[in-house]
Amino acid sequence: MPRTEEANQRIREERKEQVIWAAAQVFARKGLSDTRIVDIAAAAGISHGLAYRYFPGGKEEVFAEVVKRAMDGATRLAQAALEQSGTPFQKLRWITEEILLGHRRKPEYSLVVLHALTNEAVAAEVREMALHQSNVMMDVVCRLIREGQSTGEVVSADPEQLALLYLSCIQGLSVAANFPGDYTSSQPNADLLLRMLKQ
Amino acid sequence: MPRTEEANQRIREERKEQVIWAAAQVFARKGLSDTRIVDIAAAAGISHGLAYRYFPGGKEEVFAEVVKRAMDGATRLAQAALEQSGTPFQKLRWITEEILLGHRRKPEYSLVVLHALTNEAVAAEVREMALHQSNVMMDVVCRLIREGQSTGEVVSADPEQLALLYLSCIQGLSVAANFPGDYTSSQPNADLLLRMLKQ
Amino acid sequence: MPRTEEANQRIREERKEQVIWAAAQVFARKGLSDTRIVDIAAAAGISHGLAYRYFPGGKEEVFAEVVKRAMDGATRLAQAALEQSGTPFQKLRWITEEILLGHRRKPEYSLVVLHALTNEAVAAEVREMALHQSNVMMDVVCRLIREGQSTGEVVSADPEQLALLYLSCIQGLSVAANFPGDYTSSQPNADLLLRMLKQ
Amino acid sequence: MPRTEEANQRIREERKEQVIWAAAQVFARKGLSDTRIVDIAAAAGISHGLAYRYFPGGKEEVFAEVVKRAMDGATRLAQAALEQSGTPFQKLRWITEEILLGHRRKPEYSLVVLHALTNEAVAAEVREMALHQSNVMMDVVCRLIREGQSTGEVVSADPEQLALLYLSCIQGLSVAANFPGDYTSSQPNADLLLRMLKQ
DNA sequence: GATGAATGAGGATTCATTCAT
DNA sequence: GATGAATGAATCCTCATTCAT
Repeated sequence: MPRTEEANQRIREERKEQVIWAAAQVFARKGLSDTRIVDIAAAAGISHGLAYRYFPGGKEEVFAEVVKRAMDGATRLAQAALEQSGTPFQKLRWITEEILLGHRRKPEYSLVVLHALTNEAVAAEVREMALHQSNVMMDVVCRLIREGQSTGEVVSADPEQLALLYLSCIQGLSVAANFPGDYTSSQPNADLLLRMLKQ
Repeated sequence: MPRTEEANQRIREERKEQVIWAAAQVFARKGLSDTRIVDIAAAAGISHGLAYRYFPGGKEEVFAEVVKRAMDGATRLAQAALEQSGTPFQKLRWITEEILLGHRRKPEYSLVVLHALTNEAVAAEVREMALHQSNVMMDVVCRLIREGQSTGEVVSADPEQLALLYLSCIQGLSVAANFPGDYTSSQPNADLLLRMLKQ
Repeated sequence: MPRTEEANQRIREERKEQVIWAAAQVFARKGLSDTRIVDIAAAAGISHGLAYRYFPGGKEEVFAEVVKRAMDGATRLAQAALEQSGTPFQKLRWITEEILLGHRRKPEYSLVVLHALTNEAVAAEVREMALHQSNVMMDVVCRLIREGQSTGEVVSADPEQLALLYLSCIQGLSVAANFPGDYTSSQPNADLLLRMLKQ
Repeated sequence: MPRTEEANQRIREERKEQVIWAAAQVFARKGLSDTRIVDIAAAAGISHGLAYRYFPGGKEEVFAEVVKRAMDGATRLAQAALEQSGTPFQKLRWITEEILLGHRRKPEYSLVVLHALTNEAVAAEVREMALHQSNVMMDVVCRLIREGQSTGEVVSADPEQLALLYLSCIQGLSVAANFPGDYTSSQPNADLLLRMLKQ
């Protein structure tokens, strides 16, 4: 007797998530082109043939899914930041801590997004997605900076430049978090990061 | 009369530099694995067969040379910063401006180094080189921060964390400089960057 | 009460016939190698897993069955032609009309046999079968031609060459029937075909 | 010192022809799908990697070239037939003999065209080409039949049906010529073939 | 019996590398 | 030195076949 439709459906969903998560790890370490489909499959504990059943588009499709996950997370985070109670600066603190926490929990995502942004081999639409994520974060940070400036909490300077500075820092730290060198054992905390914005 | 041995040698060296420089551009856009040896040869205006005469190790060797160039530049810069006259903070300002200038002049280098740091496919020795470069910069910035703290110019905080923050920011900005998005048209200037260190 | 063994057997046989017939259609369009087992299963409305229960030998076995069906038909036809009443030429007319009718009813069979004859990838034993079918038809036609020559109905010429000519024509027409081009809308009738044999 | 441009050009042209001709043989025996690119390469005496240099489109491109060759030959033949001196029937005799001669000299071509016509896996444009070739032959034969009917040399019947009959016969004979069975050792001559058209 | 998830062998394709010219 | 023809290793991808449910 064959499995029920629901059982199959569930198996498929679980496998897909399993593959995406495994792939994120591999992509973070090797990038898109140096990741072979068998690497992903092995990391997910399945055969490469099966990987194609779930992702007919091959590793490109898996990569796109990983970037999508990262984007969804960023969008959710941006939304949640705006809905926090408190002053603009308190919201900035909140989002900063969430991001640093996220880096510690899933350090892979930021590297994959960085890959998506900087590698020409990535499909244009995927790069667009990653770019969109960046812009969403920029929008929110920029807006909170502006609001913070009107309450006097944030230093007076071009908000866009401040936001770029802040997010560049975040991104740079995520790289450092993934590849600990001699100095990167202790990550700066949110307060130190926020000094660059504070009045 | 045949060319002297030295003349031949010089011509050869010039040609190699030309190939390295052309390769840096390609590596920055495509990364190591997506760059084919014919891409480099085409960018340098030579046949791929000839590329092997100059670089028997193939594109890995060229890549290593590019990273080496970047490392040499960083080392020179670090050395020069220490030899500047003025207060520690003035030295930090000088090195900051030099770095930002360098990003504008050769934006490729920082991307290639980032590649070397974040991609497992890069030969260990090359990654070591890139890591060493990072550490050299860290050493200098850390030292200047410590000196600045004793003169009261630099904020009191863990010097290593401050240095990591500062250099992460620099790295993040270099990525943004290479891939201009909606907000990245105007790069922050040195003063804005240095606020995060200032007392 | 469980079904009787015979009933089960009968159901099974019917199912097999259904699969064979569905497969014939697919084979005719795609040939052996381009037909995937799932294509056959889908055309027959079953899962590909089940196809293996009916035909453990996979698509090769199904293909062989299709050729066998065609061969049986040809053999029956050849036998029936000899048993017709009338002159040799009347028998030739009868078999011609039966063949043309067969092409109209099951145009797939002739294409599958053609495939079996002309493709090296077909198992030798299957090709033998197809070859045997051709020879059976040749035997009968040749014999009827010889008889017709002795009654003066058929033109005097090498009977084997005449038969080859005649059957080649039949085969060519069956191809044309399957792939109608600009000119193939109206198929020649038996009389036109038989002119090549007539005195 | 590198080869001259012309030398390279010549090598390339020779190799391409060599590959096309070798491929025709293999395609005739195995069809498109069962022919692996290494089969073609091996038949041509080169590596499969080199085959891709000459035909980046892989075996499909080679197949298309073979069909093109066949089509060009047919078109040339059709043209030449019309330019022959003599009565319409004499022209028909001339083209018949040329075709039979062609079958003997390059029996592969007609099988490849048959493959192109009957296999769905063949690219639509290639099938169009093969279809076009068929139509060109049909046009010429049809025209000569009509002219022959007005001179009284050709039997009165639907010219298109007669042409279809005649060309089907030709095609069927070409198959028989490639796969000699018990009866196919001696091919019918042109006169026997032309009886089906004669008054 | 019936299904479709799972595996892996086989064939397609690319590209680093060598080498004749 | 300089070129690009030639090779084959490595990877991608499909699909025949098996088997747990």
